[in-house]
Parts: sequence; structure tokens; C-alpha cells
Amino acid sequence: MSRNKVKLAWIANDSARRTTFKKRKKGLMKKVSELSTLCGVEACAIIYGPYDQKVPDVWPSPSDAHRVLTRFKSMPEMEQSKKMMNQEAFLRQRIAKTKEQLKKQQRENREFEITKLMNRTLVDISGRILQDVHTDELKDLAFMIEEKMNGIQERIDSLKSSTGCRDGSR
Amino acid sequence: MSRNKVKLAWIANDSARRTTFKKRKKGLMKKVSELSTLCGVEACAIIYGPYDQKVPDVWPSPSDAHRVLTRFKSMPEMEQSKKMMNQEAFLRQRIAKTKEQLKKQQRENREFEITKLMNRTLVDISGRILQDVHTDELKDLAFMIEEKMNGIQERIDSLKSSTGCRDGSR
DNA sequence: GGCGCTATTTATAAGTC
DNA sequence: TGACTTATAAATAGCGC
Repeated sequence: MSRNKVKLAWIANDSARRTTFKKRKKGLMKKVSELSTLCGVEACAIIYGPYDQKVPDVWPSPSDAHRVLTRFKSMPEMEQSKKMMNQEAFLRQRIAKTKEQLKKQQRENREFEITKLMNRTLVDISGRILQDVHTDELKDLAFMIEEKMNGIQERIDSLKSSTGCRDGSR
Repeated sequence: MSRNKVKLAWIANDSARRTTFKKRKKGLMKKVSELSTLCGVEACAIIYGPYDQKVPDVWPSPSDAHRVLTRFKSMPEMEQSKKMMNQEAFLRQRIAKTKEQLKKQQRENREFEITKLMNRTLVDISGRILQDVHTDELKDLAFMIEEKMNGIQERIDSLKSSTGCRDGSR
């Protein structure tokens, strides 16, 4: 598009092609971002490099995310939420929300299950203790408890050794 | 870009925004197709219209999509999946994976924490029982246990009433 | 709202270092 | 290879119909 008009065909020369690729890719990304900003739409470009690069170039990129945010901030609230419901931003937000929700549920669940189990255990044990405390009973109870503890210890050990990661938050 | 330099910001005027959108979208699509042709790379643009249209404008066009698909099909499996691992599909998969991971961790965590707590509780209680079982001790123990149970029941109740959703898997 | 028409701004192919 | 420069091709904002 400049010193010469260019034929719309595959550029045979390798270095020339690379150069053009780089330049045009940059220009294209800019255009995409501009369109997105000016018109308040979600837009995305995906370009696979000529060399078998693993990751294609895409817009929005992390660095451009800032601009997206700026645009969002300059929109009326209603528009914002409407526009929010789109593509990558939406998906990313979805991921974050899902993670948060699951963590919360996880925390609550844990508490819930723990209290439930502790409750059962304590009811069971206290029932035994309060009803009739005979030596024989106590021996049985002690035996049962030790049995359970052994089982529990084994589970803990196996969990400790087989699981590297315990929780995202730690 | 022409009669006036344009500010890179959301165009408030509705019709002006639509016009610009249409023009720039066309230009963008052209650029994408040129880049693809000139440099022999796969490129793709996805643009969601300003009106909440279900289907975004995309390049390559359906007719060009055929070529892309052909190319994918002619690639070794490994390369395919590598390239496939992109864009939306990638993100969606990402979400699924994250969810799965978190659920797994959640499950393991719960078990771990439960066993840990049960262990502590049982150690505490059995220790008391096994050491010296005197009536006074037992009374104290029974009292303590009842106290704890009350507290626990309260927590359970509050959890039950305040939390609608317990777990994604249920 | 869409189409065509410029005046200008942008993008960019070559060239230079 | 990459960063800059420059002449020129393209894209396009604002108008008028």
C-alpha cells in the first residue's frame, strides 16, 4: 500500500512476507481494538503465525484489556451489563466467578460436613457415655475409637502422600 | 480518519456509531483476508454487532471456511489439536477443567479436613475416657459435650437456613 | 438508513542505517 | 533482525442526496 501497489497474492519472498506479516498484523490488531472501542462491540482477531507458533496472536491481549475496561467504564451502567454478556470478557469473568463460587461453596460445605459429622460422632459417643458407664462398655468404646482412629490415620496419610495440591487458596 | 481526526472513544451518537461500525467492519474484514492471502496464514476475525445479534460477523466467510477445514484435516493429528486448542473452545474447555479440578480438590479437601477434625476430636475424647474415668470427670465431659453440641446445632441450623445451594454436584 | 464523494488521516512497501 | 523514514496506497469521517 505504499511505494507500490501490491498484488493481492501470496508473497513468495520469505523475508518480505515476514515483514509484511508483522506490520499488517500490528495494523490489524489496532483496527480491531479501534472498532471495539469506537463502536462498543466485542471484537476479536485470531492470527496464526506463519511459523508454527503454538499460540496465535489474538486481540484482545492482556495489555489491551485496559482499554476495554476504560470503554466499559465510560458506558452507562445498563449498557455495560448488556455488553458484558459477551465473548472473552464474559468467559473470563465466568471463570473467575465460577472459581469464587466453588471456593465459597467449598468452604461452606466443609464447615457443614464437619459439623454434621462431628455432631453424629459426639451424639454417638456422648450417648454411650451418658447412658451406662460400665467398665466393659468403656473398654469396648475405647477399642472402637482406636480402631476408627487407625483407619482415619491411614486415610490422612494416603491423602497427604497422594495429593500434592490441597486447595487453590493455599 | 478523514475530514476530522477522530477521538478513540465510544461514539455516543447512535447512527454515527452504526455507520462507523459498518464501514470499519468491512475494512477490517478486508484487512484480515488480505493478511491471510498475502502471508499464507490462517486468520480469523469475530465481531459481535452492536445490536444484540446472535451470530457475530466472522471472517473467513463460510465459503472460505471450507478451505480452512480442509487444511486442518490435512494436518497431522497432533498439530490439529495444538491449533484447535485456541480461542473460545480453549476457554470453554478451560472452564470445564477448572470446575472439575475445583470439585476434585473440594472433595479431597472435605475428606481431609473432616478426618483431621474427627481425629482431633476423637483423640481428645478417647484420651479423657481412657485415662481416668471418674464420675466427676464424666459429668464434666458430658456437660462439655452437650455444650459443644448445642453450638454445633446452632451452626448447622444457621447454615441450613442461610445457604440455598450446598454443592454443584447435588 | 443507504450511497457516493472528497479531504484527510492512516497504514504500509520500500529503502536506509 | 529491527528501528526509522518516506512516498504512496487505503481507509474513512463528515457531507449532501
